[in-house]
Amino acid sequence: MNNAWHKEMLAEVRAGGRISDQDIVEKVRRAVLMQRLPPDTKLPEVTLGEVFGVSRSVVRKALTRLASEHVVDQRPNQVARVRAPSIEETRETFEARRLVEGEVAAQLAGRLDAEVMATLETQARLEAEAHERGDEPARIEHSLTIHHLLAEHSPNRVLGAMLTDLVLRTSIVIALYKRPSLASCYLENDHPRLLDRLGKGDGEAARACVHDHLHSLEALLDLRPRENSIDLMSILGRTAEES
Amino acid sequence: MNNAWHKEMLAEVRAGGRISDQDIVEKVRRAVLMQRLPPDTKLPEVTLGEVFGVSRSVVRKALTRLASEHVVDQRPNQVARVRAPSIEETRETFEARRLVEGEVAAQLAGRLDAEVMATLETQARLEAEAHERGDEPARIEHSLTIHHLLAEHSPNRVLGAMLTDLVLRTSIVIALYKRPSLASCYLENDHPRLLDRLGKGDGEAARACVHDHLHSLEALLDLRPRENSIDLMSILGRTAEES
DNA sequence: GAAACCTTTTTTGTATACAGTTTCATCGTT
DNA sequence: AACGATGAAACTGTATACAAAAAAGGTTTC
Repeated sequence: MNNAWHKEMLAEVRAGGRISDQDIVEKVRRAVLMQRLPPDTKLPEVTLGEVFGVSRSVVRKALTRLASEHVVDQRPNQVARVRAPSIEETRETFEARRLVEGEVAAQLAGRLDAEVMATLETQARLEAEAHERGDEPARIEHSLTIHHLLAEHSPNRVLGAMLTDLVLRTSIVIALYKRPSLASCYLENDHPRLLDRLGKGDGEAARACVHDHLHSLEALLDLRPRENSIDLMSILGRTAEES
Repeated sequence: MNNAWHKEMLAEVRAGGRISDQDIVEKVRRAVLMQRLPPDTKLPEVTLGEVFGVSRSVVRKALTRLASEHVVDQRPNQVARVRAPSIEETRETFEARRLVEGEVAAQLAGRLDAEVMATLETQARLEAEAHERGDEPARIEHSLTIHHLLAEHSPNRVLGAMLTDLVLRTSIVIALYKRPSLASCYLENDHPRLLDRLGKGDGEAARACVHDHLHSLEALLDLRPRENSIDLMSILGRTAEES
């Protein structure tokens, strides 16, 4: 698994109280999102159980839920691993998110109350500041919060839930396929511009803005087909993952 | 639960061999779809275990998966029940499905190979025939097959999976909110027309066709707000949300 | 030196036991 | 007769034990 992460979790768990399967889901999801648990990391049930101080029953339930969230790959008789979506799936995920988030934004335009708009603008500002000072984890956090808030306030809760899922999945693949040369996947004015259009109530402009944003984001990734290195990597490369 | 269904399952299980959690998921999902297990039906773990001849561990896994498919409602310390989506959620589910299935149809137009098109047309014909002779279960079966095939052949597998989920959910709410006066929710020419446009390769026409179809379907339901029982239930019953 | 084979270890699959919670019916009080 | 308390039964939450499968390691053979 990942030893530094172990330690942190252990400390946190000892401090806190009882741990439920939902807590585990959230902590693992977050760790994947923050790139503390890279793709293909093994997640054995007993180890996770020790980390969180619970038995396999609880871990198992958490892993099943993480699998249905597409965060983890759970194959019969094999240890669960952090999922590593293919390049093709990455493209498809972005496309799906454009469709769904575009619609959500269009519906949301002009319907957000002042309080939420203020929170969104604060998060956009905090994101910019985090980027200024090079604090990438904080930047990701604020960026995610923005999209999460849009999903949460979607008038259509079904679409909202779908968007939450897609935001998570795109975040994972961004971490996976980010061009190594880029320090961050920050797009200077995209979020402020989107918020502006949401505030002005122009649904179609907001939709277009979301489309542009997601196309730009996708363009920051290196989605060229790997000749066969993917296969080599997953077959040869993953021996060093002790615990 | 449901005693007739019990008996059937028991017979089937004795005949077959070993049962996995995935088998249980499929059998329960199908039973819900076919209205053998009406909404709010309790699904106690031990009972299900006896029915399928497995222990609670397996049933539990199946139930959590069914919950993430939105088929079952699993609240802490309470017996799982077949989910009964609200009227509002029903509307939102239809809207989401229009968005997703419309896009899938648009992408699919002109790209379906002859074999799949033939299968689709066969299913449409079988649906019409089943309707002629008043065989509603068979009609539903064929109708579902059509939409399932579209989802399965979607070039975008992510959208395809989302569509599969939405088709399931709309089927459940159709069963729930169908006007009692209607024998069936059959729309004479919708499927053949859609297949025709898919074959002709006109994406936008196909999308429009899907939109019309789903609007018509939704219009066959009785989605007027119920005065008392449902709303009271869902409002008063919400004291124990999960964290 | 590499491939095939066998043994050992690790890890998951399933059943089961026990504890904690909810539900429901019964009984007593007003 | 309605209301609330009480206790039993039903059910879920969690831990654990054992069986089966997969992975790892080491040995032999070519």
